[in-house]
Amino acid sequence: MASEDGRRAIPDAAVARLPVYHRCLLDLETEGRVTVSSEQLAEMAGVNAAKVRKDLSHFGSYGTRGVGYDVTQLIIDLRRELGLTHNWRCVIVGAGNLGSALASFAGFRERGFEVVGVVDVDPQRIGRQIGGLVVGHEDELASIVAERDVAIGVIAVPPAAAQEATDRLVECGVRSILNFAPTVLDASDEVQIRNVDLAIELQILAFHEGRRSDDRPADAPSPA
Amino acid sequence: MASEDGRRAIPDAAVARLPVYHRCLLDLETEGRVTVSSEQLAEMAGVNAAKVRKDLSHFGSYGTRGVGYDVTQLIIDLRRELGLTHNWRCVIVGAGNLGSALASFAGFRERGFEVVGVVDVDPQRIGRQIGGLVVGHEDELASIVAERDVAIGVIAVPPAAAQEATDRLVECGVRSILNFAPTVLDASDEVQIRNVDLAIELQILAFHEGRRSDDRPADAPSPA
DNA sequence: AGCTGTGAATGACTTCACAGCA
DNA sequence: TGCTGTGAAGTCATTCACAGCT
Repeated sequence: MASEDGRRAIPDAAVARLPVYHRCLLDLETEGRVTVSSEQLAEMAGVNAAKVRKDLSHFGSYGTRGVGYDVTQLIIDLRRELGLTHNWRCVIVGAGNLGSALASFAGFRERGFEVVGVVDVDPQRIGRQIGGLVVGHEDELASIVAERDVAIGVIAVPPAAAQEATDRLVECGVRSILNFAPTVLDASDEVQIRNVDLAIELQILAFHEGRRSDDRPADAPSPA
Repeated sequence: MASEDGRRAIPDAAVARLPVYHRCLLDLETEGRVTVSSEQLAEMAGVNAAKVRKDLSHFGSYGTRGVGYDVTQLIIDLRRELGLTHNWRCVIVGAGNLGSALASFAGFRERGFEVVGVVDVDPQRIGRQIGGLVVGHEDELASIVAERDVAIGVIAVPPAAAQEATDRLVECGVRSILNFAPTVLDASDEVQIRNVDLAIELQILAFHEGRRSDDRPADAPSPA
């Protein structure tokens, strides 16, 4: 996108892969591996070797020719590049099934993201304890964001409430939002929004699944 | 050039957007709208108008020049194209926080995906009721897939168990898998796998967030 | 006039292929 | 020798711009 000048620009497609490499490298480190070639890393990450090398070259990684990359050093570089040198604090808006699952999801904390607040509007949910946190009222959002230094907001409310949740987060100064509501959100260009629509992922699978059985007989599941 | 095989080929990038259009059209239909222009639909979907037109043209949609697309007809075409003319049955492997949330996630059923089974290996979880289903033992997978005509498997187990879960699903004949475990899965090319790594989504946000403050105070060390 | 459908132009990303270093 | 780093070539996707229908 319109990355301002200043630092080298890394293509979006490459950025999306860096976390995968990071994850693979952590596994390698656990196994005690000291170096890794682009080919080995590619195999683990499910991409090809040239892509790995180019992706890493975007931020001036230095492998050793004839040997490969130093696992520990590459982890350090990736951590710095991905901004994982400190924990990022997140707040979750919406304490339904999904919000609750996200709040207690161990995978976040392990990878440097700490959920420091969960809010909802439903009195039934406010006060309940989820993943070590007490669900707060949505009106507390501003104070939670300010006091706990929140950088990322996660939207896990029904679609009809998602835009309002976004507006509130933005008002509170949050500029990075992960949206799980199946709706397109409006916000200033300053605000980064990533959408994860779980049903869309299934629809994409269904699309391909449906295509391969053009020739298949009466095998398709019958209507519910 | 387009591969001149049996059916029309739709670019992957376009396929990923069709469900978004579908979702927007459902909203339009609810509002009682009869027609929609590519520009209006683009605005709702958060893309540009030329893209909408090209995407729809891939499967021979027919809008009316001077007027736009017939909302109801376009929904029908998209449903057919996306294979949403019947419900898809899904089984979830892993009944932890995430698996449980997915099993009771209303958004799936609304969009044509029915969760017909949830299994786990943990005796503590087996027998529990989640979203109207009783959690089964993982050994029941084969019978659930066969008897309930499951087409899609959802993996919501810890990374260390994900490959085994995949192998089991594939053995049972499942050829479309949605993987929430943060690990790259191995399977034959026949099997389609889509990965959703929630922590990666946050990492991508963090990357951009970290970039916009080059002049960050105490956090970013400046390496040579 | 208004808006779609689409070739052609542009841009982004991927892969190739090889020079050059350890 | 083995493997990285990278220009150049190739592939895929997006956007432009306009002919052509209603």
